[in-house]
Amino acid sequence: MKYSKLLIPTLKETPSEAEAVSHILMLRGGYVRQLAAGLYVYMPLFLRVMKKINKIIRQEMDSIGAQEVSMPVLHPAEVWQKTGRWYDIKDEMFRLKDRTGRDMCLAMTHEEIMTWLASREIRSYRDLPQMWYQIQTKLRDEARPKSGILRTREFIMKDSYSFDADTDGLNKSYELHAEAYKRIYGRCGLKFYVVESDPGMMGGATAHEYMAPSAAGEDAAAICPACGYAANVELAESVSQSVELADTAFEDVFTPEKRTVEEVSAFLGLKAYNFIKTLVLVAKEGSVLALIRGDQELHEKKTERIIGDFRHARKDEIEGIVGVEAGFIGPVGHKIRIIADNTLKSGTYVSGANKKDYHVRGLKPGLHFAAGYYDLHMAHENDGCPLCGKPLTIEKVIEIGNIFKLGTKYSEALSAVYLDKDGVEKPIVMGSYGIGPARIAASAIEQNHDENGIIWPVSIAPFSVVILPLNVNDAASQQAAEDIYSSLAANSVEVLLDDRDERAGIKFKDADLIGIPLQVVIGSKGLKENVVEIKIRKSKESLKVAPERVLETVMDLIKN
RNA sequence: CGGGGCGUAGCGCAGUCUGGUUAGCGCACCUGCCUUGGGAGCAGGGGGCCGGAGGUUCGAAUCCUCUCGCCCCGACCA
Repeated sequence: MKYSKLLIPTLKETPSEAEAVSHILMLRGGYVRQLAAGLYVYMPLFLRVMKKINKIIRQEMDSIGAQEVSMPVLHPAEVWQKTGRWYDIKDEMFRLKDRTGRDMCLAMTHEEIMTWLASREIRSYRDLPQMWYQIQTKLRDEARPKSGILRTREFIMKDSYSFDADTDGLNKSYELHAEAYKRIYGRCGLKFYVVESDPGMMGGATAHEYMAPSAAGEDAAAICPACGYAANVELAESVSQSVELADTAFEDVFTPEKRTVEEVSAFLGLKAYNFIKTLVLVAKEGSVLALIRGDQELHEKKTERIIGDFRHARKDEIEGIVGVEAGFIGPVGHKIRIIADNTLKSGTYVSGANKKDYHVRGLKPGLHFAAGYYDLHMAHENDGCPLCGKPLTIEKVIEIGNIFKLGTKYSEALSAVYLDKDGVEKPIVMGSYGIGPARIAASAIEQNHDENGIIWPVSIAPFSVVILPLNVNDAASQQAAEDIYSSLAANSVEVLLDDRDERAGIKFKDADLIGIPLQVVIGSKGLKENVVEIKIRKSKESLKVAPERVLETVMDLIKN
């Protein structure tokens, strides 16, 4: 393609609304433009990237036997009502009525519709297993679109669904996806982790997420470099760092107007980890006390798994529940349920004395109070790995894909059943699997850029090579550029010719910014000595070769 | 949905506190000359309902009220 014919509106300055590196570079490189919050126009260059990513995805999905379909993005409400998600999901679903007043919604995902199809077309165990996928638009009325293309209200997703006769079948389909996903991200040039994840509203049992480490990520993963343990911090377990706990006598101490862990620890000359924080929670079952070591935070998701939906007690409720105001609550002598973090099973601590202006020290779990012990704390950097005990690292990550074992939640709700060998009707066992192609692109930029711009992995670059004839007025340069262009194009190399009447500096800056992996630089002086340069964007290496050797050199370089 | 910030030319910004000629700067854009290996130089030029509505005032980008939009933090996130 000729640069002069393409819409590549690069920007010298950074638009003020962008913060994430990938967002800035996509805007500056002319890859995307914003229509409204969470709505983006994909410009020609970006579409080329997306097509390459989608091609890789299709190849890998096809290779595990998945079949591509295409589903509507406008859905009748009934299907969603049958699974209950019409009611469970709130503002995040775009809803509308058609002209007859019938309730409709826009597709947030396609479990319902895929299962609807299965319910109509699958009758027998002989029809199973099946895997169906699509690369289709999803719409979600996000509370907070952000980070450019990373969280948008309309986006494309590769979503696939597996239909099996039993759990063994599901496990096989799940495994096929897990492996295909690794190949996809690997081919896209990404660094990524596979982490255990929380199935959340998908309502399944087992789930994994594929995470690309990046400062722009909204999620965090706990990673053990030693043994490979990897989990979303939403559920990551960890062994708290062990600390010095002084064994003192069990006694009240006067702590006037000292309420927070910070205040009391400063007052008593102790560390935060010497304390037990006592939190009052209000759950469906009633009030619950949650105990957590002073240097840690209560992990709300973990807590929810134990006591169900809950909220923190309001200030004005606390005294009614535990008989003392916030700041002086301790675990001793309450009748309500007490849950405590595993870390607190042993040791000697300070906590509230359940009377105003007093704390108690020398407090020993088991001796002075009883509690149910669970993993309740947020995993921290350098906590011990739950598997091997070595220190964990916490990394910010972008979720680029996920896989869920759904089970029969959707098939039962929508009567997607089959007859087994014995003629018994059974619900189909399902899995669902998603990939965000635009997030792959954004992650690739996050992981591959420098101060000058994007450095695309060759596999997903919009062009493999850009030819830069530096002097448009020099006929020899022009001719050489054209010749090289033709020879590359004839060999199916995706090549961009910067034929614009621009100064050398502008061409270099734009080529670097848009991130084409290889630059063929043609200068009139070099050409007189029968030399052009092949510059490698990533390493900044420059190879001087004769024009007639450009083709083979380039072919060689893009293979690696 | 809670908290914070910002809307002035295509982009980046100043001016707003303390109201007062014709609203300004850099980049981009157009014309000409010049230049051609890292976003050149000179000269000339076009482009603004100062987010919108209402109000205060002799007079509003500037003060007041309402409203819309965008960004950031949090909640939320199949």
